[in-house]
Amino acid sequence: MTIALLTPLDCDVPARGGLRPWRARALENCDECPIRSFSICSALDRDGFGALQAIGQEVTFRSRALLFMEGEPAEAVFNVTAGLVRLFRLFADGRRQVVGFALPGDFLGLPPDDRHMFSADAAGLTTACRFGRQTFSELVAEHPDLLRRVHDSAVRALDLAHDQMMLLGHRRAEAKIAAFLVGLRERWARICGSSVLVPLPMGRQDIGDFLGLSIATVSRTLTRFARERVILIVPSGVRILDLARLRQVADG
Amino acid sequence: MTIALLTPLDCDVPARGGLRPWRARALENCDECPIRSFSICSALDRDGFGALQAIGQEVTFRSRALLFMEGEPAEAVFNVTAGLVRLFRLFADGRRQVVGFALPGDFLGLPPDDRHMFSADAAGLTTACRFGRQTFSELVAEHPDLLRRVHDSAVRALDLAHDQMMLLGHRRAEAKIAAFLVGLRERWARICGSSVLVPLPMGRQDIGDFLGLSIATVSRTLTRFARERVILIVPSGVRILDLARLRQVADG
DNA sequence: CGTGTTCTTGAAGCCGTTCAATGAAAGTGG
DNA sequence: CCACTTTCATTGAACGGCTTCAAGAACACG
Repeated sequence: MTIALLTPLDCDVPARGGLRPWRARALENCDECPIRSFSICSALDRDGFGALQAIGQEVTFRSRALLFMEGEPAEAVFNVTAGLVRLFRLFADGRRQVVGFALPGDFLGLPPDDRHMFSADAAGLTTACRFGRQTFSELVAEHPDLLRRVHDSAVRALDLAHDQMMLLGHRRAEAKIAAFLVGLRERWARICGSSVLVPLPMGRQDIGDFLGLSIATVSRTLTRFARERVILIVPSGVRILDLARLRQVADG
Repeated sequence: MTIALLTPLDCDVPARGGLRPWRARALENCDECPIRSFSICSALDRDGFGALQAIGQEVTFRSRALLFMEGEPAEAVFNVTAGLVRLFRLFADGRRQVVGFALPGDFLGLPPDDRHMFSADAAGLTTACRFGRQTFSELVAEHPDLLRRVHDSAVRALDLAHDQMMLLGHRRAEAKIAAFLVGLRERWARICGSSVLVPLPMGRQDIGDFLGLSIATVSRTLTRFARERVILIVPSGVRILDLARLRQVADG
C-alpha cells in the first residue's frame, strides 16, 4: 500500500457537481504538489517513516462524510492529503460555528483528554491518512520530534483561530469576505503554488457559519465584489482579478 | 529563592484602585489555592522540579507592563501565578483584538517559529514564573512529558479560542456578556474554588475588545443585567445573583 | 423532466455602533 | 488633605449594517 503522505498531493478539488469544462483551468498550477515538506512526517527519520507506513491508512471520504464528531472518544488522528475538511461545532439550537477548514497537509486530532473537541466532515471528496491513536502515541514516545511537530501544528491552528477572532470581532462583512479569500488563496498557494483561482469546495452557508455572517450577506458581498471586477465568480470557487484591491479591503 | 510555582497561589487580585473595604468579601474562597495541581510543573518528577527551580524566576508586573510583544523573538516562557494577563493583537489602525485572558496557572509562550504571535500585558498587579527559552527547551528534551503538557495547554487554548469564535460569530451582545461572565467564573473557580464573585481586573474596553462589542454596549448590557437582578456590579468585578438565569441567557 | 437543494436578490426591521455629554473614580502635585 | 487632571464608566440619541423573511433563479440528481 502506498502511504498517502508520501504521494504527490492531488490538488484536484472536485466541484460539488462533478467534472466541468473549466475545471482544467482551475488546476493549472497543481501538477506537482509534494506534500511531504509540510506534513508531520518530515519530522520522522527513515525508521520513523517505516513505522508510520505500518500504522498509517489511507481513507477516502465522500462529501459530508464525518471524520469524527465532537465529544466522541478520539480513536484516531488524521492527516488530510486531498480535498477539504470542515471543522465545526454545533449550538443547542442546531446552528453551526465553523471553526476552520483543514486543507491538505493539515493535522487533525490528538485532543488532551481523548475526546474530540469539534466535529469534522468532508466538503467534497476528501482523502486523509488515518492513524490509530494508540499506535500513534507509541510512535510519539519513540520520536519526540514528532510531538513537537504536532504541537507546532496546534499552535499554528491557534494562530489561525486568533486571526479569525480578529475578523469575527472587529471587521465588517466585506472585510471578512475579502480576508477569507486572501487567506484561503495563500493556504492553497502553500500547497499547490500561487494561483489567482481560489477553489471553494464549501458552500455559502459554510462560509457564513465561518465568518459569522448570514448566507444572504455572503452572497451579496461576493456579488458586489464581482460587480466591482475584484473577483470573478466561477462554479465552486472564485478567480481573483484584483488581489491588491482585495487585500486593501481586507485590511480596511 | 522560593519558586512561585510551588507556593500557594495568591488569589488576591488587586482592585485597580488598590485596597477597598469590600475586598475581603471578594476573596472569601481564596485562602488556599495550591497551584501545583494544574500547572505544567506537575508533569515533572522530583528531579524535574529541581531543574525547574534552577531556571525559573519569579517576576512581578505592574498594571499595563508588557510581558512580551507580538513579533518579538520569544526569549522566555511564562507561567502566570497571580493576577491576570491580557493577550491581544493590534490592528493597523491601532484598535485591539483581545484574544484571551491568562489566569493563574496558564502557560504563555513557546511559539513554533520563535516569535510571539500576540502581545501580552498585565491587567493589574501580576506575578509570573519566567523561564529562559533555551534552558526550557533543554528541560523539555529531558522530560518528554513536559512537552505533552505544554501541548495540552495549547490545545486547551485552541478550545477556548473555538468557544470564543462561537460567541463572536453567532451570539448577540447579551449572550456574549453572559457567557463571558459564566466562563470566567468557572475559570476562577478552578483556581480559587467556586464563588459567585467574579473579579474583573480588566476594564470595560478590554471586555469589549474581547467580545467584539463597543464599550458602550458592554456597559449597557451589564447595567441591564444589574437592573434585572441577575448580577450586582461591584468595583473591579461582579457578583452573580442568578447563575441559572445567566447560563440561560448565555445559551441563547 | 420534475424535484430538491443551493444561490441570488429584494424589502423591512432591529441590534449594535458612533457620537457626544455627563458622572464617577483614581492619580498628581500643591 | 484638597483641587486639578486624567482616565474610565454610564447613558442618551441617531445612524447604519446586517439579519430576517420571502420569493425567484440556477443547478444537481434521480
